[in-house]
Amino acid sequence: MPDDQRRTPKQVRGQQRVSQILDAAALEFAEIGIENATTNAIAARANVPIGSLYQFFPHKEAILDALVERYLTGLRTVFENTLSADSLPIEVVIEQMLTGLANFELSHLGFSTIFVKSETIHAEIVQRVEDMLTRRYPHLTPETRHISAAVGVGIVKGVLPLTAHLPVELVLVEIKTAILSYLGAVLNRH
Amino acid sequence: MPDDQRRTPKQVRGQQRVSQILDAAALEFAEIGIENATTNAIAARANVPIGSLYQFFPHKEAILDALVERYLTGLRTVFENTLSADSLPIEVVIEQMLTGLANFELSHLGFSTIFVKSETIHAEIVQRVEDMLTRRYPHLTPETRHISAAVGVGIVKGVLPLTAHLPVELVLVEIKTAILSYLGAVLNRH
Amino acid sequence: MPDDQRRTPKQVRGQQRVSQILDAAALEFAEIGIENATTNAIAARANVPIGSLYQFFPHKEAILDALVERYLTGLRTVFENTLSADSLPIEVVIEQMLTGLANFELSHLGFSTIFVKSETIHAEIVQRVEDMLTRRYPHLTPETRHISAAVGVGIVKGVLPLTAHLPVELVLVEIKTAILSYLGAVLNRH
Amino acid sequence: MPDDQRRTPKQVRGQQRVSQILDAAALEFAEIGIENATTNAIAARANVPIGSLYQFFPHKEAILDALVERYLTGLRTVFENTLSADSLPIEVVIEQMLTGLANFELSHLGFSTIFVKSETIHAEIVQRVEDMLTRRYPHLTPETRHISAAVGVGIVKGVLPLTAHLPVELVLVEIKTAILSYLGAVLNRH
DNA sequence: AATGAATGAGCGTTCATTCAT
DNA sequence: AATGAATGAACGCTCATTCAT
Repeated sequence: MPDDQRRTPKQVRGQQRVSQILDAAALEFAEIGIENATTNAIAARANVPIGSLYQFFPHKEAILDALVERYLTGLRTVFENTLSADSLPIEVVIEQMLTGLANFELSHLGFSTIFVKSETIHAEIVQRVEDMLTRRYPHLTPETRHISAAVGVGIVKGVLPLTAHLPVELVLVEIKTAILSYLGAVLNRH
Repeated sequence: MPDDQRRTPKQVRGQQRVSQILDAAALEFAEIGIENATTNAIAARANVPIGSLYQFFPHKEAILDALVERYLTGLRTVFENTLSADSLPIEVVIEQMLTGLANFELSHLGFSTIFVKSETIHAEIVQRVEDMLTRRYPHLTPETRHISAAVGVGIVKGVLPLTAHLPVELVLVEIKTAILSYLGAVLNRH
Repeated sequence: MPDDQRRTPKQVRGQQRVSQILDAAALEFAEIGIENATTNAIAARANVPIGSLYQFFPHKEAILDALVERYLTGLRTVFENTLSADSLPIEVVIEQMLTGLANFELSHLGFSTIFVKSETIHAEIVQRVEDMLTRRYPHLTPETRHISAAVGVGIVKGVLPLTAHLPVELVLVEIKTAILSYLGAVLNRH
Repeated sequence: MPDDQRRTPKQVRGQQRVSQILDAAALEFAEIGIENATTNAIAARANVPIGSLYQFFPHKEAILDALVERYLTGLRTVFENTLSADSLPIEVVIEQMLTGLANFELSHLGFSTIFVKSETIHAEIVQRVEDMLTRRYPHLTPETRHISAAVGVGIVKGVLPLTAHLPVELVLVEIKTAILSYLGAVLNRH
């Protein structure tokens, strides 16, 4: 359909460019660090003139923010597909969520670098996990649920980088073990 | 030997200056981040001319390396005083080591900022913990011991930053809970 | 002629757009300064696409030139209505011209900003005043008439900015006083 | 004296560089306008690396401020040598001050460009003239003295640029004529 | 003719590092 | 050995202008 080809509207072009820039930024951040990445290098990597980059992002930090936002959007789908399954055993839910995160990294190269540094992503995940705990363990105090969720997310953030030296599957098993045993200890304690 | 006496003060001066620079760098890194810290600001904070700083450190990264080295030296004492107590129950050892780390931060302000980012410190601690596990649980495979140690250190690194929002004592208790329950699960598994 | 009718609206559109751009530019220049004004901001303020702006004006400076030209056209009416009244006393003519200029600013917001900076406007006004002096004081040398006219215009340009801190009416009275007393001195001298 | 040559202290070097930069900036401002002048061009013109320029001036505006300050310092000498001579006739004082200003431009190329644009210089000169008027014409109201001083300075600022097309001496005579006749009219009025 | 997304040279500024003293 | 003024490559960002649609 020639119509389809011509249609390619400006908005789509714009979104494509934003996407290119974000992809390039994620890789650049992951490779040389967020602070060391330069807007010029990101633009070059994205094959986008620096002026165009600044048409979409007012400043460097906005690129990071947009990347976080993009990840958050994707992550929400992961959460909804996993954490909400209140009828499944907790081990299964945790496992599925971790698998979801692992797949997310595969389809969003560079994600884990930002995940480990973003307070926003951290807070969002903690909140989701807290909600899940609230539904499953209503007898726990809100404080306990909050800290348990925060510790769980902390474990993921701390252990995930081991994938740099160890097989992903192995690391995921250990994270699952760590989280479930920690949760068991918490439930035991209260 | 008058010669020796004359030279010694200079060496002492030099060591003092290195120490001042490292102290200043640690605080600067902790306050504004490693990437944002400038060598000029570190020198100024240390009350040392920038030229002198470059007599001791060939470039900025060398300051970070020296800081890591210094922390490593201090940490080894902590390890020796805690991890080597093979006759004490594992829970006590873990607790003492965590307490040792917490005290280390108090006497070495800025330590945790570098701890969380240094691969070298990470590797050293993993090794020490591995050794401890080897002595205590010789039936575990080397691989299991290695990954368990790495996960344990990962848990500390991931959960420790919660101290930004939660009381240190509380966070330490959770880290201890997480590590011990994880270790229990691992031992149970094998 | 249908053709003519069809074309006319376009020309009218074009003129309207030029006018909008010029209005917007005058305000922008006055508000943030000629150098700080951007063509994109002028176009946006004029509600005209930037591409259209560049159809009418080859570059930024051309906008300023056109603005000057427009002011010149308007000013000529002021001159004709005031400076040509050779039968009226000089004081009345000067007063009327200054009042004419003041009203011109009111109906052409931003005029004075350009007036003070434009060599072209300066030259035109000097010429008109010179002509007036030639008719009134033919015994003066052309050199004297030229410099007197130039000084008169200089006084207006130098004193007018005082309106930023003082009431317009007061400033106008002082300009009139200064010009008339200066002219008196010149006539006295020759 | 070799001693003298070696002495050349850092402070002197620094002052020399500041001076070079200021000289270069004044010429650059005069030639292409304050807004069009770039810090890199100023540094190049001053034969000073851009980094050095920024060691003395935190930002571009500071260069302008320093230039204004430097002019103000020089101008104060002019004022003290001229405006304070209360026993001399006003015409002589005005003439001497204008001559002083003219000489100042000759020894400070680029001065008039900044003079015409600096609110600070304007305010300082107005104040000095006001003080002079206060001593000479105590019966005038403060308001009258203020506006008369402001108009006088305005006349200088408006007429001085005529030197671009006319001989300096001629212009100075006209400024003097304009100011004195204006002052006469004011005194007559009150 | 009309549009506005696209472009990139060039700006102001920083800071790791050097080297004359 | 000690100093700190000097250096300039490189950064984040702007905006006059173009040109594909």
